[in-house]
Amino acid sequence: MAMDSVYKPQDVEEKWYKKWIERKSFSVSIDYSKSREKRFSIVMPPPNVTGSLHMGHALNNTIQDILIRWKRMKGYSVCWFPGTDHAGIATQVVVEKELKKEGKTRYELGREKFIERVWEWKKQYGGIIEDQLKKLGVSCDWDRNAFTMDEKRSAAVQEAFLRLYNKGLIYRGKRMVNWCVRCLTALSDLEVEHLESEVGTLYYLKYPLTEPVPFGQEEFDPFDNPNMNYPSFNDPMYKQLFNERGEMTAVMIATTRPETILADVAIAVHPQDSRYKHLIGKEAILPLAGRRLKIIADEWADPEVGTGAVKITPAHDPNDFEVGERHGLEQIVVIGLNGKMATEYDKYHGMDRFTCREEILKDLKEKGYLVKEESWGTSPGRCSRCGTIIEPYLSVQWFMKMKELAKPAVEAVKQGKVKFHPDRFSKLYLDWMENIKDWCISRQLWWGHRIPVWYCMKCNSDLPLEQMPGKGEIFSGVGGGYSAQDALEKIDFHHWVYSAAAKPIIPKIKHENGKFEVEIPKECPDCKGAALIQDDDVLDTWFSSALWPLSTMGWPEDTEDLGYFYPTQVLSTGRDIINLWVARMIMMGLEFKQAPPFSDVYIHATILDREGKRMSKSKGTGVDPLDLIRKYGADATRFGIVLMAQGQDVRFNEEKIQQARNFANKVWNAARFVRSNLDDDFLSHSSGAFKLEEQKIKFYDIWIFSRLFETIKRVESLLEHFDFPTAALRIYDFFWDDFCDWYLELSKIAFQGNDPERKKTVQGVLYYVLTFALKLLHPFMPFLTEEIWQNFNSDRLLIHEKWPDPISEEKVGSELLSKIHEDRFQLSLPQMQQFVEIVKGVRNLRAEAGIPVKQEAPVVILTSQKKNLEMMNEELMVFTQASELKIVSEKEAPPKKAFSSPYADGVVYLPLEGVLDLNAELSRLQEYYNQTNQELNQIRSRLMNPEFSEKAKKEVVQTAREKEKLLSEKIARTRERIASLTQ
RNA sequence: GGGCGAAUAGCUCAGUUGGUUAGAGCGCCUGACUUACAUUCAGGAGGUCAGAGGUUCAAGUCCUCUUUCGCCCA
Repeated sequence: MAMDSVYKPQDVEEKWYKKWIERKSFSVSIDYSKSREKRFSIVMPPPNVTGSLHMGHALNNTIQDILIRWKRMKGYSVCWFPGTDHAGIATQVVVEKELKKEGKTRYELGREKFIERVWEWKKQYGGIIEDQLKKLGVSCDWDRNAFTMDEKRSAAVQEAFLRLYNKGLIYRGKRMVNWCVRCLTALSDLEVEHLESEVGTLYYLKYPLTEPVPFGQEEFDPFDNPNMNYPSFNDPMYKQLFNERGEMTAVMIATTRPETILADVAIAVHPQDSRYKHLIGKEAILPLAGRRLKIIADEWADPEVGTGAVKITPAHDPNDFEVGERHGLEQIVVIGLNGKMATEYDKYHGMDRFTCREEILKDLKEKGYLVKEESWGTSPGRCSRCGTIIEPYLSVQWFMKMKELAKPAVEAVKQGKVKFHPDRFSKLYLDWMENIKDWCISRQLWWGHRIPVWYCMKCNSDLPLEQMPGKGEIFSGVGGGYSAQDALEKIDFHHWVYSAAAKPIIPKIKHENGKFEVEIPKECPDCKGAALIQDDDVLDTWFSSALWPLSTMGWPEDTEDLGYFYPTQVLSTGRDIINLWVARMIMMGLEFKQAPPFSDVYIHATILDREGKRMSKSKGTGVDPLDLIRKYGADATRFGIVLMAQGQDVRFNEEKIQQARNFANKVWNAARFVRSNLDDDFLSHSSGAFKLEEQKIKFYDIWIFSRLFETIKRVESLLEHFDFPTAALRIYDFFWDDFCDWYLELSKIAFQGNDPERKKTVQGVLYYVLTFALKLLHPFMPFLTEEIWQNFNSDRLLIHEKWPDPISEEKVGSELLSKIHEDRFQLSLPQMQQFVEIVKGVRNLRAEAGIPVKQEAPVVILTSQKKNLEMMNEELMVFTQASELKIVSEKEAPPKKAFSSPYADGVVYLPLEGVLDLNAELSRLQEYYNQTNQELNQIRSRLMNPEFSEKAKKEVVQTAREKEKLLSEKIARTRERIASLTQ
């Protein structure tokens, strides 16, 4: 059996993934003998079915896989539920683009055909991201793979919708929503992004009053009111609002959206604003349109913003909408669903909303209504999918009442039933939950879960046509070759659905044998007519995502999975969807299963690009994890990503992946070394406990065991606290620094020696430590470790091995290990420390003295620990490349002409009479002396401070005392050295 | 406007509840192809811990303010 000198991930990764699948390594059979505490499940945040693997996925799924593989090895009954999300808008857009290439639109195809087409697309391309995840090595249970639009998940959505509706938690109403004029659908508040620091313009417009209005006599002087905390009319521009008699002839408002003036119905001023009190109840004339506007008092008008007077456009602004409701104002719609003006004013009709803005400004300017333009920081809402500026739109939509649902979900977090890691994210969650607003759940899309509600065409046929200008534009403007007849039908249809008064017919849910079925209504309960039509809208994709932990396990059916695995333990995700997804899952879990769906939420780091910006596909700043896998292997990609994912925002640096690749190679080669030094005879007996000859044990054997056990404990505790980067680093440091740099090198002495018993012992240690390190590393680097494992235990798979448990190993792994905590062995640790110090000291001196690497040189060690060092004579000889090694008591005279370096228990010397540059060595010693002396002074002044010994902890004072002693010894030795050289 | 987070070596980042001389990887300098590994080994240089003030025997760590940057909410 030969191992290549370089690890080639490409040769082994696919092989092992296949093998794991073949052996059903990822599947779990439900085992009721395992207690709840020994079950561990995770639901994978379902990636978007149109998506491809990005860095966030790679990190998140690596983290989940680490947890899953770790718990699996620890003997838990584990299940990781995978799946994908149907991504309403995104998927629809992809397929529409495909159609466009064929010169078609979805309207020509019709809803049914279009949905067929989406399913075809899904069949062909929907599995891409799953294949990519497999390349990463994820060990999720593919037999339980779910898709938010498949049959079972659809059943869950319908069930949930109807139950919530029947409970009064879902309702239909005419409200102001965020409308994307490009996607042609309503969006929830969370799907709207506000970019900061966009520069807009605030336009000051003059609206003439129908008649001049005088100020009351004892009322305030509008031009001089220094006590007010808002601007008076001091600004000369206000002069034009008054006539020569000092009466007001016009009022000025400020707006960022002049195109909506056509929909103005009022002007609002603050009831306490003395600049405007006298105008309340009067009327103004809307420029360009000539309509009369009432001037009303409402606290929404902020005296400090703009002019303090604000135009009210209830149909095009959420705040104005509320003002309108309060004052019973008319709602005039002037912008269509497609963002084009839909107004009775022919001049502007059909114009794009932003073109219209310019046009209206031009006209206002011409007629003298535009007084001033001011640069104004705005942050318009943008569609999080396409970036188009959102149009607040008045329409009939479906909403979920959130306050009641949020209550127990808030409690769950407050009571610690759900914990966020890091904890500060619970604040983010609570802030949002405590100020939660109703959730708009309907979307005007075709791809998604169609709302399971019907209407009777007959009963609703005489409803007045809703005022929905622009409706036609959806079909004529966007739809292209849509026939007029079809369009009319569609518009009529929308008339049903958009009408708030239309009476929904709610299907019954059949509950039989733990199964749930929705009974589609056949006739209208009122008129018994059969002309029913289903609601045209679909549900927000996040509605089905909110049910994910339930639906993946088969809810609403009363499945075995649900009973066994619900609730899950950990949810790992990015912080951007805490409210969008995590919060909603908690609410749904509590509503339908009376338990939050998970107990711990781990929020992983966000990986940014090199400049510290969010990675963006369109800007080309994204890093494709698949490229990394191709270049460095999946293990290095996983390990590297985990290593860099410290903190909450991390800039991507490929060097970390390289570091991980190098580490993989290191592990590979260490294993190669160990394997080549084990004979087949050893391996054939290796599966049981191995015997270590106590009299053949050396201090560094004990040391490496001790380091190994310490590392295992530490890694375990770090994983429990979700500190994946540090856990990875611990394994890295142990393997590279302790095991390879020291133990492996020391073990070579035995292999070059001629003590067969010692050799056997070292083989045992190497085998033991390496295989345990492989187990420890397996969750992080599954492919590499499995491949190496086969060279030692070809009959078993590492993925199924038991996770190392230091405590039980110390008891049963080998007789000797049970004794390593005994005093005589505990001495091994300081011994190793001395050894390392001396070796480093000599190596440093050799480099300073410029001794060529291959040349041996004599070494003298003056020490207080003579006995200890004599025990390691051989190892010291090899590691310090000593031609001759003298270990002498510190009381004896040091060599005269020699380089020297003090260490904790003595001084090491390189006696190099001929070679020694006296002056160089003197200045080196002097520098060392100064440095040490400075340290000593610091320590002393601290110790001399009475407050220190009084107030500081005893241990701290104690260590300071010891330190002082050590330093003064070093100083004394150094002084002696200097003296001896200058004699 | 409100909230959260970050600022430590040339670069990317660690640094527990305050307590020895602030660490790692990469990069840089010196030397070595030493039969596990040049994806390596040995040695080295490099830091007023963003700035100011405060608390304390003791501050990179706690508090206040300032500057710069990132994110979230409205």
